[in-house]
Amino acid sequence: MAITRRQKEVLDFLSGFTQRKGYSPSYEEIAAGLGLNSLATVHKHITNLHNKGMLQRSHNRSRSIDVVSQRAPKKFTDRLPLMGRIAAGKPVEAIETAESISLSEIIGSREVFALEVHGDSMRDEHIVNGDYVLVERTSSAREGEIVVALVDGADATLKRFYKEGAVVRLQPSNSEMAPIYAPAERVMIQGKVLGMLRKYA
Amino acid sequence: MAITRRQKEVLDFLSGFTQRKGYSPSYEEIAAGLGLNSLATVHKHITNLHNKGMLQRSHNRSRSIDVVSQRAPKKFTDRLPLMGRIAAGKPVEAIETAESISLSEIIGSREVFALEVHGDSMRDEHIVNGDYVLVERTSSAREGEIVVALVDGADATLKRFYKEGAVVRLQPSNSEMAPIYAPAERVMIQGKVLGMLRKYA
DNA sequence: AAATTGTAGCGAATAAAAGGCGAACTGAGA
DNA sequence: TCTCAGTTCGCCTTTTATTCGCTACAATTT
Repeated sequence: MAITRRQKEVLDFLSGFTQRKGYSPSYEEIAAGLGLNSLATVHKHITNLHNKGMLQRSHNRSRSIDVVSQRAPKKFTDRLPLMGRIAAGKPVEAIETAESISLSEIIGSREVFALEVHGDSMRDEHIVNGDYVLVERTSSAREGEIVVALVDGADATLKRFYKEGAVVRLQPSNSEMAPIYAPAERVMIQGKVLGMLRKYA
Repeated sequence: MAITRRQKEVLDFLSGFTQRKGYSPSYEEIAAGLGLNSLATVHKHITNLHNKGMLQRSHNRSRSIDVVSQRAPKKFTDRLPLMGRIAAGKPVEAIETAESISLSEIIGSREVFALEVHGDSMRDEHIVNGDYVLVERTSSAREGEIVVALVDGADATLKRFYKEGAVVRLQPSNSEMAPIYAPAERVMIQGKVLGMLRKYA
């Protein structure tokens, strides 16, 4: 982002030319189109725009400029178009993009932070090593919610929360692990899980 | 963290100008727009607004102002502080929040859309019914990547992609399901999975 | 009431990008 | 190999941002 006036003119010329002619302009054509007398100036503009990620090009290749995102009033940094369900029986292009999804949908107006999950104690919950859980900072939880909890100020752990009279049961979602039972006053809830984010390499 | 009346006027001018022209104003243009006679005053406003987190800018860079959240009473829409790893042995408050995570980290500058996962064909991959996969629109994939693929223009499915000579193997991540083998020309790749998002009720 | 702090404003001096030039060099394709 | 579009270089001008010292006012704190 952060384009200057002149750079926008260059960009507009590039996309206009490519649109009309079907191929990108040579540096000489760009110079002519912008009223410049030196190809070095054109080159500098192209380099600057490339550094800002506004276009692609190949080294020493003729007419290899490819404007990348010029006319995209919608920035898909946060909100993603929801194209439908997988296995819907149609190519995804065919599906109208009426809906969308975003992090703010999960977060709302709550105070949320992320934690990287370490270990496999939530494997049965399909939360695995390296995933990020999105946690609302709160000190209370309801029956069955996944919480970040401390027992006696020791390790913070990710467990399902159940209240059984005066004691609290913290249930790992891994059948090989045993639940933790503790009196409510020794259990400190730090937050509850609203969502999960995974990043593939 | 409240904005003053004058600061709001500055902010409104900035986003209006950027919206109309496609690039951000210079300090001189801002001064003219607000009836100021000194660029120092403009600079002070910009600095104050930057300190309040209302805009981004680059040092000494022309027209690099980027209004960040103008109409968003919500706290964190995109970027979340990463508080550390779960089971780190400390209360999460104690951990410094040097890092952060966001959707844009996964997306980058690619064209990405979301698909709601239906069914359990990716269960072994810990992607389950109701999850959202974040898909980059692309027509090629590399060995082992999770792709959205169509065979003979039929149902779009989520599978791992393997190339075995002239044929393609589409491997479901569910041990109960059989892989699909098909000649490469009958397989159309619609995108590859960059990440996954889950929302708890 | 006095001192402090933060916002708002001015003009001038300084420094750094951005924009521009011509000339010489380089590499991909014919 | 020859050509020409693209690249690199040194140098210049213009535009733009930054910093400094100063005044004034309003809201808080002491």
